[in-house]
Amino acid sequence: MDNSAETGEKKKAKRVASERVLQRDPERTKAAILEAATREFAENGMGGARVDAIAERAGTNKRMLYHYFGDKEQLYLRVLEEAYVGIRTAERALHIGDRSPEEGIGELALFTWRYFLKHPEFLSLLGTENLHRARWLRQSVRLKELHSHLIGELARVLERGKKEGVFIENADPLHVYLTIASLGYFYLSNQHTLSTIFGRELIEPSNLDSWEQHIVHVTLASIKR
Amino acid sequence: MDNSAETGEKKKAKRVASERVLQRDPERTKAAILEAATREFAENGMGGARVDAIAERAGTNKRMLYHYFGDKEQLYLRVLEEAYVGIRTAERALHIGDRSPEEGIGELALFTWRYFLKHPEFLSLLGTENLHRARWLRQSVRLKELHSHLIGELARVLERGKKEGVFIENADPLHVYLTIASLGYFYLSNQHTLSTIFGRELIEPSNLDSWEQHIVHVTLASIKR
DNA sequence: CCATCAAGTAACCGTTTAGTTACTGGCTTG
DNA sequence: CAAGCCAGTAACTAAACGGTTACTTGATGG
Repeated sequence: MDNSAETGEKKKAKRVASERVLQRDPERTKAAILEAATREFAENGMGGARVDAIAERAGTNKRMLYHYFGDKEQLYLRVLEEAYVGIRTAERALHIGDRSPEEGIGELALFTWRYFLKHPEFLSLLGTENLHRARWLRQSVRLKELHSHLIGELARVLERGKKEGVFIENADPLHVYLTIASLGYFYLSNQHTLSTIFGRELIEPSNLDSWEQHIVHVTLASIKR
Repeated sequence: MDNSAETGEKKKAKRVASERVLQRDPERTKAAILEAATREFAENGMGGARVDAIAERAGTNKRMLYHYFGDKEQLYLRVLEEAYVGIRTAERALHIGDRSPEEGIGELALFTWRYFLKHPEFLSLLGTENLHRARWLRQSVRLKELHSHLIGELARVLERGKKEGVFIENADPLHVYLTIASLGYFYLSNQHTLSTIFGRELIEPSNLDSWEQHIVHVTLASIKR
């Protein structure tokens, strides 16, 4: 492989790309398929999603989808992986260890809730993946180390809180994260059945604010000394 | 093949009027279809469930399914309705108002967790129904009044707790129920992705016990004065 | 400027799907 | 015990599905 020639190619391609919209652009097509697939899988689940629908939403056709992603299952896994990378990347940027332990935990709770609220497709994808007992996620090699960071940083914040005497001694990082995620996930992912059976629109702004406060309150109440 | 012996058996079965197993039994067939459908919809979702699979699981064939339930969607709604009736009926039998407010709430939390644990198909059905924005549940006329009882009794217990000075003044019955349900639902319905990404088997008995305690603790901590 | 190769298209294929038709045979009632 | 109704069967259909084949078109290095 000729490196200098390749970089030359790339430079030219980039320059051309910035000057006008290429009629043929692999990266753009790939991204369009991935985005369309995310929506289709989120709205209909793995079983209900239609390959034709994804191609149409992406403004391309099935052949490209199979060309870039192999088949429906591999495309689905890519969508799922990207979704996890999305939330974990944003989460890292929080640096919850930079503040007081209480503020750090409160910050994580707020972030998680608001991320779930802004990314309903992430919740749907989790739902459909769990329906299938994490059949595809299990095959993913990319995602194991992505999550150790979260629990690690959370554990450090809790330790500091214990030393400062503000948190109870048996506060568990996994339990704290599960508590935060539970309260956000259930409220949003089950909003439709809940609103129906209880006759109250859970998605209404005042109810959302009220639940946001509740999550922070409950999370801290569960670990405060 | 011994024909006379076979017909003899059949006639005998006919004559034992009250205890005989009918070869043709609408109620038994209906029940078998409903149970098979519950499993199939829970395992594969509304989009992934196969009508042929339901018929085979029920030990009958498609024609009967369409005969008794109309079509796939109506069968699915029946399954969903029965699932709700199941949990709400068991819930009523608790009579959480008969004990002290604290015990009543703790009892409800324990019951909900253990019911979810024993009925994973209920959680799956909720998941698939919410994926479709409660499209079918909304059409159900049977279920509205089934739930007012729960919130009503919960509100009464909370009021008593407030008067006795053990609960905070702004404890909200809906929030309390959502808290309990959230912590149970998320842990169980998302156990597969969670176990995968965190590398810990959430379904292990010791972890289940630990989370059960956590739910009761968190619920009470969130409303205790 | 043109040969080449990847990007892109559309029509097609075998299979699976929800739903139907035409039929058989067991149960009840008069 | 005959008659008819209804539970139950199996083979079928049209449409939809995931995936493929045969082909065209446009960008680009030599």
